[in-house]
Order: sequence, then structure tokens, then C-alpha cells
Amino acid sequence: MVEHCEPSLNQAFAALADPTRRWLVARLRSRGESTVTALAGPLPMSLQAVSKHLVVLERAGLVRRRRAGREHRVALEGRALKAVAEWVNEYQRFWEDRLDALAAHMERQALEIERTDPKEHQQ
Amino acid sequence: MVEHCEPSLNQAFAALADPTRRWLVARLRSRGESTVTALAGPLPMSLQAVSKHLVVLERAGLVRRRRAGREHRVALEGRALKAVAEWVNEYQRFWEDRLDALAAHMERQALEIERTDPKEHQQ
DNA sequence: TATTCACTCAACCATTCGGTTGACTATATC
DNA sequence: GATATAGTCAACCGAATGGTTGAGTGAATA
Repeated sequence: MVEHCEPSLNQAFAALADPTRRWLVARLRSRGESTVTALAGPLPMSLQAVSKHLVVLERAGLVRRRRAGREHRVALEGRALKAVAEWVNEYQRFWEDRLDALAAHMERQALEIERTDPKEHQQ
Repeated sequence: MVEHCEPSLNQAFAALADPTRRWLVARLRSRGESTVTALAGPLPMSLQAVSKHLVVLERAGLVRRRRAGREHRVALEGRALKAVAEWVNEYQRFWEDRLDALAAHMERQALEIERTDPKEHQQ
């Protein structure tokens, strides 16, 4: 849109926004490479739905697959995850330095005011 | 869905999947607290559209607003960003430890072999 | 060869998303 | 009080999402 529009980040964030897909990613992390049916097993949806989720993850670069006979082996792919982490980690200071503590303090103060003088702050 | 479905993460990732919203977040980081109209200024869309984007960011906990007279001051909120970073950083080893280096090495080696002895490795 | 197995493709459906325009509310200013 | 300013709310629209079912493809197996 206005420059900051790296399409890969769009796809990666969008892919990770779905809990089923995050579960798939987590599963691949904890148990390593897997097949589509094995991944679909515990999930309360059709195999086709899982397959579609994997396509989304693959297009986002979060996962890669290779055919092995009649089954597709799916594995985690680091690069897109790295890009996401790098983007997010740029904002580290917003939760770990004193600005955060200050904000927390101001919030507490605001709540205090609300509690003591509700008429001026209702809603 | 299967337990790993923290709704806040859903909303945060979904919010960050849109380039306009990432731009808003970046803007708030670089220039600090701002009003809705000021944020909307450079963006090629209506004020209402920007307002809706800010609602999404707010519901995701990425941003907070406070009224100041007739204008709404919007600022970055660290917590949701922190949650996202924490989730993503769990996957650090998938791009930074020796498995990655090994993969890169093998890839380089494969290319090298291809280049020096193409007949034995033609796809 | 016939059949099962692993998986994708295609069509469909309801819901959500990102944008628009128009009307409204509330604060500031003349 | 009249008017401009800052912003939301509501209705609408087209496109994308997340799921379904049914059919098709290609590899393993009997």
C-alpha cells in the first residue's frame, strides 16, 4: 500500500492467524516432518480442509512438502518464520522498557480516577 | 479448536496480516501517539476505513486510544505485541541453529555438484 | 489387474474482510 | 447559537476465508 507492504509478511501473518494452522505449525515443531493424513488425524475436520490449510502455510513459506511415493511429507520451513520474528522483534522496546511501565502506571491511575469519580468517565 | 486456540493471538496475527495496519503500527512506533485523522492523512483511503482498521488493532490489543476533547489519541500497546513475539520466538531454532546451517550447507553442496557434474544430477 | 490408500481438485456455501458512502454525535470555535 | 472539526455508526458491496462434499489422480498392495 504505502511501501511497508511485503507480501510475504501478509501471507505469513494471515496464515498464523488461524488456530488450526498454528496447531499444525506447533505439531510440526514438536514431532517433526509428517504426512497430511497424520496431521489431519487429531483435527475435527475433513482431510481436504487440512490439505487446504497446508497449502496456505506452504504459500506463506512456513512449511515445505516433498512427495515420497503416494504420501506428502510436510515439514517446518524457517525462513518465513524468521521474517515474522524480525518484524515483530523491532517492537521489543514497547513491552520491555520503561515506556511500558509508565503506560501501566498511567492506566492504573486512569482506573483509579474512574473508580473514584464514575460520572465523568462512564462507558 | 484443539486447545492451542488463544483468541488474542488469533486477533493479533490477523490484525498484523494487513499492510495498512502494519503501516499504522509502524507509524505509531516511529512517531508516537497520534490522532485518527493524522494517521489517515497519508493513507489512500477514507477516514472511516482507517477508523475501522484502528478498531481491529484495538480489539487485538495492539493499540489503545484515549479521548482528548474531540480527538482520539491512539498509541501503541505492548502486550499483544509481546504475546505474538513470544509465540514466534519459540520457533527460533528453526532458523538459527545448526540444523539451518546444515541445510544451507547441503543446498550449497548440491548446487556445486550440479554445476560441476550436471549429467549425474539432471532432475 | 483390481483395489485400496494418500492426496488434490472443483464446486458450493455461509461468514468475514476491506473498502465505500451517508448520516449521526460530540467538541471546539466564531 | 451557528458552524466547522474529529470521529463513529450503519448499510452496502465485491472478494476472500474456512469449511463441506464429490470426483479424480497416482502410488502401493492384494
